[in-house]
Formats: sequence, structure tokens, C-alpha cells
Amino acid sequence: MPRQVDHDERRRRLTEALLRIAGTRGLQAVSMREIAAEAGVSLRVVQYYFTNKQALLESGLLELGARGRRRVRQRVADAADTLSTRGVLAAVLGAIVPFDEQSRLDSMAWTAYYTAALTDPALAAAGLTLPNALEDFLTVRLTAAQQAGDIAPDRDPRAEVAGLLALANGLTSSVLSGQRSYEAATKLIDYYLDRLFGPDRAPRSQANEIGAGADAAASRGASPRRSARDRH
Amino acid sequence: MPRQVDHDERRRRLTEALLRIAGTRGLQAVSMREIAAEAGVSLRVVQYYFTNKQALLESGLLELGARGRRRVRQRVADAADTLSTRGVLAAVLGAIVPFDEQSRLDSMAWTAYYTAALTDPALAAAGLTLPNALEDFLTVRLTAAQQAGDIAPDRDPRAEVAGLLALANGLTSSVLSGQRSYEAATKLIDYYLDRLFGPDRAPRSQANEIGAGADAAASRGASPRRSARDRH
DNA sequence: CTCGTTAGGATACAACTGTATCCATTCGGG
DNA sequence: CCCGAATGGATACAGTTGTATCCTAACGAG
Repeated sequence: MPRQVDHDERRRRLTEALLRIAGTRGLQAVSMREIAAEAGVSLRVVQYYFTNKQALLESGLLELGARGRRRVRQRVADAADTLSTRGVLAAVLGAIVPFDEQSRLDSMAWTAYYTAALTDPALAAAGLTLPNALEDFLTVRLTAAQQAGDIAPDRDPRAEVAGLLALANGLTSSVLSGQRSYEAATKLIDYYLDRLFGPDRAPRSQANEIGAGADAAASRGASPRRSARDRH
Repeated sequence: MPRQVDHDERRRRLTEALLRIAGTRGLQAVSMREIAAEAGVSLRVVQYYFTNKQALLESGLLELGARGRRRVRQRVADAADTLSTRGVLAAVLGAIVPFDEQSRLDSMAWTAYYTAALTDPALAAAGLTLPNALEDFLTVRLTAAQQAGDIAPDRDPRAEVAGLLALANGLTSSVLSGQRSYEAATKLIDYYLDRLFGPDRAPRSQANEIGAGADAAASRGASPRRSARDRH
């Protein structure tokens, strides 16, 4: 074997180049030649390590899913109060909304893939199944919390989890478009968690600091375009 | 003037053809020639009535916004109990989530436009400002309801509205991808409205008499009923 | 009638796409 | 030593894209 090369490493580099393009210029800007240029290799190399553009796109989607799972796991592990159900929920939801430049790029790419999958069955088959496992996991967790008396008995754990995940999804959209900052999004999540767990039960944040005020159009659209770049 | 033709009508037909393609096959499938074929005219006609593809896309975005506004207005007008704030909220949120084939196609096209606008400033400038006016309107409305005692005083009207709109947005995503049915989405919305207005809370003001008193047990089964997936 | 503007058919063109092919290296095992 | 597989550079090809150009009808105003 001459010039033995680590194929997995090459493929990983190309996949990363693809995701960099998809996250900054969109999926429609992704072409074989663009990927080659972004990765600093020739077109032939891209063709050599991926038989198809389709295979390349699937690899990108897979990597994106892996990154998302890694991010959620990391966030949950980082939360010191992992024992509290509320802490887990806050960590998971906070990991869904883009919170730094990298997660913002990945969210962009994910959105692009999601949209493409809506009209491309081949992509849809390649899997956008990230949320389902999360939903089940959190529902079990919240149900246990309810039996422990942490949330009111008239709450529906499954509905609450589904709603919170959909909320995080919607907030992601607004953060990506610059309508909302990441901080505003997490404040909103905290507000809803306060409603769920009771504000006095959780020492994390106050109930009404978002502006319980009267008039509507006071302060919105705080940060236009690229705003979500901060550490956490 | 020979062969006088209604330009607005021609442009409308072409815009509708564009949106039909965008809603079924995605924005990346929209080309000048495809639009021409879909509208049953020649390529030249498309070029004749729209100087640019850019102009065509902007026209589609404008029309999409107009349809959305029309749909919300229609839904709100249709709600018999328009006087109740809860009824207005339910109508607006129910009009955001796609509820029939046409609104589903439009939501698809809207999602495609939204994604494209994330990486194309020209499209972003052409306006995705539909939600802002809604948010202000509903916030004013909900603030008034709070002062009338329809919702608990520790609720933050602005946060509630922002959350509900983000929720509707997230639910739209899941409905489009087939993860959830429209009915499941509205049940979830009703569940959250129950939490907000209080299912057993008696109407304490003159502003509302019907609608706000939806009882709790009615929608306790708001579980989204998704297939449980195994995790490993 | 004729003439100039309006409405569109037919075609061209350069750029870009994914994919395929041809060919030159490189190097480990025989 | 050397042969064949591994690696990749260069280029070709057919299709699609947005846009531009050329040219022919149509028809109301003069």
C-alpha cells in the first residue's frame, strides 16, 4: 500500500469543510468544488473519498447530529445541580438554543438540512431523529419529578416536555435570525421553568425580570444579525 | 397600445406558480424555466414581467406574508368568542400552525424563505417581519386581560406572548416534518392556554364571559402521542 | 394605411453543476 | 528490483442556471 492515508480523517476534514460552508453560506452554496476549496484539496480528492454528493451530505447530517448530542450531553454534565430535574431541563433546553459561534453555525446548518429534508425524502431518511430520544428521556424524568412532588399533580409531563422542546426550537429560530439574543431566549426558558416548578422552589432566577411592564413595543429586536457569541 | 394585458394579474399568476413550486419542491427547485412551465407560459414571459429572479423571489415573499396576515385575520374573525382574550390567542396561534393543505404549502414555502434569508441578506431585507406586529398586538391584549384579572398577576404578559409565539413556531416545524399532527399541536396550545388562564378560574371581569372558563379535565389528555422510540 | 409601442417566441451564452475519465505519481510486498 | 494498488492532479462532458439578444406579431393612435 503506497502512501497510506487515514481515510476516516480525510472524510472528517471534508465533512467539516462542508458544514462550515453550510453554516455560513447555506446548503445551496455547498458544491463539490466549494468543499474542495474550503478543505484545501482538489476536486478529485472530494470525489475520491465520497462517491456521491449525496453521501457527502449524509455524512454532514450525521456529524451534525453527533455534535448536537455531544453538546447536550456536555451541557447536562456541566450542570452542577444535575440531580435536580429542573437543572437537567434547563441544561438540555439551553443546549438546544445556539449559545456560541460554533453552536450557532451548527444550528444554521441544521436548519438548512431540516428545510432541505422537507422536500427531499432521501435526506429525511438519513435522519432528523434527534429530538425524539430527548423527548422520551425528559418525559420519564419529569414524570418522576411529579411523583416526587416537584411539580403540581395537574401538570401533564409529556405535554410539558413537548411544549418546552417546541419552545426551544422556536427560540432557536428567533436567535438565528437575530430577533432575539441567546440571553433573552434563556430568560424566557427560565420563566417557563419557573411557571412549571414554582418560582420559590428554584433558587436560580427571579420570576419576573423580563419586563413585566405594560407597554408592548418598548424593547425588542435588541441584537440584529450575529449576536449569539458568548461563553457560558 | 396593442394587446393590452393586465400586468398585475400576470405577475400574480407567476408569483403563485413560484410559491407552488417552493411549497412542494423547495426553493432550490425554483428556476425561471420551472416557473414558466408551472404557469404555462414561456421563459420570455417570466423575464418580461420580472426583471430579475431576485424580484420574483421578493414578490413571492411579499405574497407569502400577505397570505399569512390574511389567514390570521380570518381566523380571528371566525372565532365567535372574539371578545375573550383567550379566544383571540387560540385563534392566532392556531392560524400560525398549518391546518390545511394550502397553509401547509405556504408554511413550507415560508420555512424555505426563512432558511434562505439566514444566509442571504437581500432576502432578509425584503422582510420577515410578520411576527413582530403580532407580538405587540397580543401583548397589549394580554396585558389588558391581566389588569382585568383574567390571568394571574405574577404572569409576565410579554414573556407569555413571546413564549406562545415561539411555541407555535416550533410546533409548525414538527407539523411540517410530520412528527406531529395539527390536532396534536392545537391540543398542546390549548394545554398551555389552560395553564395561563387557569382552567377553573372564573371570569372575574366584564370583558369576558365565554371561553375563558374552559374546564381543566377537558384537555387533560394533551399528550402529543408520538411513537415511543427505543434508546440505547 | 402605417407606424411605433407592447407582448412574447426562439435562441444564444457564459457560468456553474455533478460526475466520469485519463494519467502521473508513490511505495509496500513479491 | 519492480509491479500493481493507492492516491490524487487535470480535464472533459452533459445538463442546468440566470440573463441577454434577435425578431415577429398585434393593435391603437396618427
